[in-house]
Amino acid sequence: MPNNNKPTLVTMDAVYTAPGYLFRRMQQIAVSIFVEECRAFDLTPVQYAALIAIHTHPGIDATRLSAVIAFDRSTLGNVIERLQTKGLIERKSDSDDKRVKLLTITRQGASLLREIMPVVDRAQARMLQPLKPADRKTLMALLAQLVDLNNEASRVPLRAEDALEHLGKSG
Amino acid sequence: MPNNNKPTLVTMDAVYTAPGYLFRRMQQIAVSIFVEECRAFDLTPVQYAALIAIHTHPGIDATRLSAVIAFDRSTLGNVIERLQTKGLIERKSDSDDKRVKLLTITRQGASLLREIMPVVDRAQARMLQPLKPADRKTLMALLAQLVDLNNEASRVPLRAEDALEHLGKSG
DNA sequence: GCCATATTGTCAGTATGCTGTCAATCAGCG
DNA sequence: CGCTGATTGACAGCATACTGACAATATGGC
Repeated sequence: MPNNNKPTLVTMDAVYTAPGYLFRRMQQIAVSIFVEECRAFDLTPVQYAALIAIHTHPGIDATRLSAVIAFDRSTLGNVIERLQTKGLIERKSDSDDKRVKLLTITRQGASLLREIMPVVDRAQARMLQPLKPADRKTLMALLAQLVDLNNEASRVPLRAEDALEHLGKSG
Repeated sequence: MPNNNKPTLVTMDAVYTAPGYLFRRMQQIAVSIFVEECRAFDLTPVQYAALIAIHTHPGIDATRLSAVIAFDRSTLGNVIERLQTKGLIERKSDSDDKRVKLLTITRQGASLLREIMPVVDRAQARMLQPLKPADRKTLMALLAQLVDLNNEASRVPLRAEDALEHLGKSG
């Protein structure tokens, strides 16, 4: 918490100890580790999450995909386009609704997913590795809790359930 | 930690429970809260950190600034330009070294800083508010520890000491 | 003083992220 | 059926971020 009882004395603690700054730093570090570990696959963290979600929810549309992984819809358009260009997913508008474009993973995408998942797991483990095992669990538990409780504070709150329900694929 | 003992069963847990995903979500939420609280000041989290650092290290150059707040040098160029356009900082190349451009905060910048700091503190507090006070401390302590231990993993490691030393302003 | 090397700021290119807008389309209501 | 309002995908514009490159400049060894 920044020390604010002396407004005229501004130190870098106002930055270094701020939660927001630590969240940003950690995000930068996490992305850096992810990209380094997965360099051979040329897949970013966002693309990975989208690919997993499309694999898990075949025939999902972009709007619902954005709710399932809590990414902005505007951003997601470009991500989808890149995944499509790489041949990892397909976009078909065979629905009754002529607006939506349904997303499915290709064989190539599923194959890449199988290969990259253990590598991603290694990257995820590396992010927490400097901490003692008990501290890793504590940190992840508190962070998961905080993210969940703050869910509505972001522009695109996570709506994990929506996808399956609206597609009528049993609850 | 993702459950990887069944490669053929891919669930969204591979995303939702991944540290990297939680770090990203938390960052999005933190920025969202910051921007919302500080809307009246038209200042982003990055611009705020840069402004604090320039205020704390008058006459710092862009490269050392990037080390002090651990932001990418390329990115920082645009940030500096925006702060300058807003009249919050000044850039002068009065050094012996014709390459460097020294940064100083303007009266207007210092004034804005005084006004925004308590608002930023409120935003920072709001990010952690859903947690119990004890849990907030635990989370911040572990995160600060993890960021510090992972410092070298990012492209621009934090070098908090560099600035003062290289400017010859006592150790 | 000269030259190999390093540093500084800048830029182009790519990839998230957000805000706001838009046309096309759909759904519901009268 | 026709109008209103909501939804969908797309886009423009701005702001981080990173990679890699570049010219100008500085520094060290000789």
